[in-house]
Amino acid sequence: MLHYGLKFRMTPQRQAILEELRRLTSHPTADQVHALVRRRLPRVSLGTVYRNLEMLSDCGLVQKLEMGGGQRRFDGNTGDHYHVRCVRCGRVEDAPLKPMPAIDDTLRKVSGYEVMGHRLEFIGVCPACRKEGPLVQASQRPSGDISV
Amino acid sequence: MLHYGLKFRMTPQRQAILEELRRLTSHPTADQVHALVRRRLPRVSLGTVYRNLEMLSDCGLVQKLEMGGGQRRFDGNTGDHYHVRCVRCGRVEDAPLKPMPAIDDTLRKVSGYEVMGHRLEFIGVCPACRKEGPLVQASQRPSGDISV
DNA sequence: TTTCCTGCAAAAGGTTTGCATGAGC
DNA sequence: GCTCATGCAAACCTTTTGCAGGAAA
Repeated sequence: MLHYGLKFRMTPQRQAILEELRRLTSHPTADQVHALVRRRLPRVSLGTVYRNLEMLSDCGLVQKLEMGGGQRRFDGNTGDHYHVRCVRCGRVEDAPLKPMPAIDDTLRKVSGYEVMGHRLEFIGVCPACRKEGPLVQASQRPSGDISV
Repeated sequence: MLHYGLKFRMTPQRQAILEELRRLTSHPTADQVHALVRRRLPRVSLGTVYRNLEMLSDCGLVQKLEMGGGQRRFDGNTGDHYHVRCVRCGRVEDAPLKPMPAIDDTLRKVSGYEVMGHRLEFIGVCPACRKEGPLVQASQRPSGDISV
């Protein structure tokens, strides 16, 4: 986590990254953001995307999600909310549940930790994948396409 | 996730990895496990440690933790429980809270997902780090030593 | 003309894999 | 002998970084 100054320029690249992220309710990985932004600015590099995602999340304009399942994801919704991940297709959506700030206090009391927050991630099978059959067990491959 | 057959041999390496993991209440990373096992079996390779951790977690003998903060961690306690991570020293401990299986049902009802479970991770500052001063903000570096 | 950003390419860090060898049924 | 497991090294994937050039204030 670098220390970003208070001044920065809203470059076209940065703008495009932010807009794409806000337009989506999905939670794209850095390379998905890269692919999306390239549709508008074909010469953007992956490095720039990473730098800007980092910077925007340091500024609190987007949220960085460290979830299970490998790659980091990014969320244009900076409000407090939880996520569900489909183990079959890899999709990550917002979980329609109210946040529970009170459990932070509970933990604080019993642990001696100064609790700053928590992260809650559900795993399951999304409605679309449920239709495709109840048990596929092996070889469920997260789709790598850009249908974000 | 590979498909491991029903038969496997309890080799000295595998045994040692499992024992170290069960001995600890901390949640070591793969290279920490490697270092620990090497004290008993100096020639064990990192590759073997990774292969065995993967295999043991597929068999349900240990738990693989995909948490924020970079590296994957491993837990010899396969029971259902939550974790707290100290943002200052990087330590990961069990959170002394009762699991809440009921929220899976809640989400199932409102989302259409088949919910298999959830993962809850708290972030905060551990008692030891709290003593060291309230706000260090920048340059808090997770200690990389083997004091697991 | 200084500062902030970019594209490109290389490096870094963690994890996985191929391969020849070795141990256990 | 067949299978499973190992050590080693190379490959892999995601993310970070160095650097020279470019745009904005």
